[in-house]
Amino acid sequence: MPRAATTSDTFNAIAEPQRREILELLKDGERPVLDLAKELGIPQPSASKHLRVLREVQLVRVREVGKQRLYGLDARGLRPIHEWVGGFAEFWNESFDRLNNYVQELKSEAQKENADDN
Amino acid sequence: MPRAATTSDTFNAIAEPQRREILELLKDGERPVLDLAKELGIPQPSASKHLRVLREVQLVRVREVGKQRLYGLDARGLRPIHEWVGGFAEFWNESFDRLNNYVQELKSEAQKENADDN
DNA sequence: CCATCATATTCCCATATGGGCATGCGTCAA
DNA sequence: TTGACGCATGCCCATATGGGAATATGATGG
Repeated sequence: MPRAATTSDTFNAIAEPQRREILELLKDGERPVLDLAKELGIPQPSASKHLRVLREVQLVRVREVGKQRLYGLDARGLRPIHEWVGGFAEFWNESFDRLNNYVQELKSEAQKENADDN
Repeated sequence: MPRAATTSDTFNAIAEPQRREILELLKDGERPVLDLAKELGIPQPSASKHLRVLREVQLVRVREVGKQRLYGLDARGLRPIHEWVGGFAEFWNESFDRLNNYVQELKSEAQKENADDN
C-alpha cells in the first residue's frame, strides 16, 4: 500500500510544497485559481488539482463569483497538526542536550581508545 | 513528477501515520527496532524502512549497542514545522468568524430571494 | 570460524501522485 | 444563441512509496 491517501489527511495535504505555498498566499485573502496558478508559476490544471486536495481536507473553501471561484483559507484544520507537533516541544529543547550528551560519550570513548593505542 | 521525495523533507516524513506513531513511542525513550515493530504490529523490515526515512530527515538518531540499534528521538527538526503551522494560528481563530460571516451572507441572500419570490 | 540474533537491504508488486495536455462545463457578454 | 473566459476533470506517463518475502550484513557467543 502506498502512502496514505492525501485525501482526508491533512498531514499529507500540507506535505506538498506547492500546496503549502497556496495556503500562504491565501493568508492575504481570497483568490481565483488563475491568480494562484500564475503566482506559483504552474499551469491552471495543476493549481486546480492542488486546490481540490486542500478542499477535500477542508483547508480551503470556495466561493463562486461569476465565472471565477474564489478560494479562501480555512486554517482550522491546521490546529490539530500544530498541537500534535507541539507535543514534541519539550523534546526539541531537551533533545539538544541529549544529543550533546551522546556526543560527549563518543568523545570520551575516542579519547579512551587513543589512550589505549599509546 | 510524483510527490516530493520523502527524504530530506520533514513534512513528508511525518505524513506517514506509522512514522508519527514511531515518533510518539520514542517520546518514552530509546528503543530497538524489533521493539518498535512489535508495538506497531508491523514486520521488522517495515519498521526499518520507516526508521530510515526518519533518520534521513534527522528526526531520530541511532546508537549501536551490541547487536541492537537503539533509536532515539531528535525532535529539533519538528520545530520549523511547528512554526510554519503556527503561522496560521491567527487564522484558525479568525477563520471561524469568516466562515460564519459567509454563512450569514448566504442566509441573507436566501431570505432576499424568498422575499423576491413572494 | 560457525551459528544465531538484530537489522538493513533488495526485489517485486500494487497503487497513489504530480505533470502535461485535451476537453468538458458553467457563466457572462454580445 | 453563440463565443469567450475561468475552472474542473479525465487520461496517460513517469516515478516514489509502502508492503511482503527473501537475503545480506554486523555483532555476539561458543
